[in-house]
Amino acid sequence: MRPTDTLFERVWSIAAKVPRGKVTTYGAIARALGSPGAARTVGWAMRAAPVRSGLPCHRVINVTGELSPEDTFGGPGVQRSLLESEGVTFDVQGRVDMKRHLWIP
DNA sequence: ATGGTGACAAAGA
DNA sequence: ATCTTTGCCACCA
Repeated sequence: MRPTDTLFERVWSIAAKVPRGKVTTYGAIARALGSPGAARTVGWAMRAAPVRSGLPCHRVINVTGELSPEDTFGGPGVQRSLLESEGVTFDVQGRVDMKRHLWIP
């Protein structure tokens, strides 16, 4: 495959494949890329992900089911609303139900 | 080339 | 069960 210049591009490529109503974790993506220890880098890629690319970065969360900082998407509870809109369920603690919506590339 | 940084992950108390 | 600390990797200046 076309060796992407940076791991970022690869991350975005996978993030774009996450089906609607599902979520994935940074570690899962990092593993799919062949760098299981690059979970942090994946998160960084999401942060640097251009919104105009239409990347569903709100579907990418950490393995604990916790969402990214509220102000990351422009407002508190925005990411959660987006996921709920897609049919993602949350538990009482406000975490995503991984058992139900965890999707791995 | 080196240093600093970060939307993580796992282990220990 | 929760909170804190450590380790890892890749990008930017």
